[in-house]
This record gives sequence, C-alpha cells and structure tokens, in this order.
Amino acid sequence: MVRDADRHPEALSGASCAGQSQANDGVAQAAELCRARGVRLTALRQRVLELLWESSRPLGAYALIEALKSEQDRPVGPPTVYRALDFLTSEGFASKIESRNAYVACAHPERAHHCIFFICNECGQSVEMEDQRVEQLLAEDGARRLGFRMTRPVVEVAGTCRDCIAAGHP
Amino acid sequence: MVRDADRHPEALSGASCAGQSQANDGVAQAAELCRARGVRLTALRQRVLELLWESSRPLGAYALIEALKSEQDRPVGPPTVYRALDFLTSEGFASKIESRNAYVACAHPERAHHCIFFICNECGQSVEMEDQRVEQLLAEDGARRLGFRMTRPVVEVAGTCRDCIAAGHP
DNA sequence: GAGTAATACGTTATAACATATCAGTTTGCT
DNA sequence: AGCAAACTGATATGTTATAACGTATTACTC
Repeated sequence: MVRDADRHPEALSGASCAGQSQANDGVAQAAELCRARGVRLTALRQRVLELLWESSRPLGAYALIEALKSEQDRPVGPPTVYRALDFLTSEGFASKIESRNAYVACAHPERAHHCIFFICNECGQSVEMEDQRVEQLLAEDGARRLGFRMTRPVVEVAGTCRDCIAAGHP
Repeated sequence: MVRDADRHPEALSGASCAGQSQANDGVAQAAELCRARGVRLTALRQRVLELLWESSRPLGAYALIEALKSEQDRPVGPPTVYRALDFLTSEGFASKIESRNAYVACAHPERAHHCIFFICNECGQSVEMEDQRVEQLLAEDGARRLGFRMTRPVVEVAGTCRDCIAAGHP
C-alpha cells in the first residue's frame, strides 16, 4: 500500500501563509525564551526551527539537511542538523515524532509539557495537543500498577484527519 | 549519558525460567490462533516469536538476525526477519516499540487491542498494559477537537521501573 | 500425484536514520 | 587581547529498514 504521505515525502513546499505567520511567531517566541534562559538560538538553530515551522508536516533530519544544503552553498552534515535538533527538542521548541523518525516544531514551549500528536496516515500532517488527563492517567497506571515512575510519555495517534476523511480517504 | 540499557544492548541471555514458561504459553497461544485464523505460523515466524518471548527486553531486528544466524547455519538477511516481524505484529503477537526501534512479544493477542508500554530507561525492560480509558480519551480528543479518526494509538511511557527505583536509580 | 496459484523465504543491494570522533571556529568573559 | 566554553564542520561509520527479484514451499484443484 502506498500512502499519499509516502508519495510526497516531506516536501518543503507545503507551507501556507498561515503557516508562515505561525512560523514567525514560533521563532520569535523561541528567541525570547532563549534570551530569558541564557541559551543561544544560533543562526543554524533558528533556521532549522524556521524550516520546521514552515513545513506542514514532520520533517526528517535528512530533509532538513537537503533544505539547508540548497540555501547555504556549504554542505551540511548530519551531525550538524542532529545537534540543532537536540537543542531544539531539549528546549521544548521542537519534538521528535518517534513513530515517523521525524521532527515538528512545538507550540507552547514556554511551559515544559508533554504533547500528544495526531498524525494523518493519508496526508502526513501532524497536530499537537495537550491533555493533562491522558498524562495523568499514564502516570497513575504506571505508579499504581507497576511502581513505575514516568519521565517521558510518548503519545502519537495515527489515523485520518478531518480533511482526508472529507476527501473520502479510508 | 550512557544508560544501563545501552551498555548491555539486547543480550539474549536474560531469559528467566518464568519467562520460559510464559514463552511456551505465548507461542502455543499464537499457534492456536493461527490455526483458527487460517494463517501460517511457519518455523521462522515461530522462532522469532520465541526469541521475543524469551528476551526480558525489547529486541532490535538486528539482534534477532544475530540470534538466528548463530542457531541456523544459514545466514538470515534483514528482509527475512522484518517479514516475520510484520507478520507477528499484524497478527497481534508482537508489537514494535517505536521509541526504541525494537520489538516485544504481546500477551493477549486473542482480542485486537492496543497496548501501552512502560519502558525503563535504566534496565530496558518493557511492560505491556491495556487501559481502555486512555484509548478512549485519545479517540475522543481526536474526534471532538480535530475531527480525527484514530486507527492506531502509539503510547509508550519512558521512566524508571520499580526495581530500578529500589536499586537507587534516578 | 501432477499442475498451478499463492504464499513465504533467500539474496543482494541500497535507502534512511543516527552517532563517534576530532579539528576548527565563534562567542562570552576577564 | 587572551582564554575557556560552546558551537559548528568534516569524515567516517554504525544502525535500522526496504526494494527488487529469484527460489522454494504450501495449499488447492483436477
């Protein structure tokens, strides 16, 4: 089976105008938080974050490498991008979608929190959501039934988004 | 940072006696279900499932390849093992831990259901659990707030297990 | 039991994702 | 300016997963 999301893997062209303004906001907010936290949003890190914001879908590390290569004349090696991604994720500006090996920009990096991601199998779009009830249930399940202390819940919901349902996809 | 689970990556030696009898049960149950479903639990598929049951931790595909190579004199290529894993996961006998790129045997393959996995960062052990409330919350969140139809929730909780907490690990 | 279609497996190559290591550059501080 | 820390560049390599195509086994029909 070939999904639409596979046929158009991680194209960078899908950025909408709305996405653009969100991107500006997101990057500006990250810049502010970095100042407040005393960490450095370098040109590279900022550019990677912009690319994530501008994309309508989670981007793989190698898609980012390609994008950066084409705009900087210099080649960009995997470690460079992975280091930037490490920074962005550790500061809460981005998050890895484990089930896709891909990365997305995160809204609300101001509070440390864990996100639920809804990822469409058809179009590949991902939407972030917060639900304290889910997080709490998971922490409780682990603690009560296993004596387990949760540090990082990974919640990624695969399915079909509204638009793709409307378009008649399964 | 180097975790204990990384220092002893996926050794196959950790199978306990309890694990062994569970393994027998699990494989026997899978065999029965295959008969009922009219699908084939071939020697290879069964052996992969046994290896998963016998391991105290999620196993990577390449760990399985190594294990199979050492017991069958013939070499076993990646596609062979990935096909077996595809079969086992599609029948509900095993599951992929997305956040680890590793695979575990699943209890209760008789009902189609989704699992929550609790994975210890220290020792690497993974415990499966079912919680309809979490599943339902996720389905509702997606449906009500996004018009999203959930097909497969991926819920993997990283943290510290009871034993590792007792042993004084963070 | 021979023919045949479907399913599963073997084999080679390669794609996709990620990290180790060490050298060079920039930044912030005194 | 001088120095240490932080960041980036560059090469190589490790790890995970799939494409493509051929062979073998199984199940089914006659």
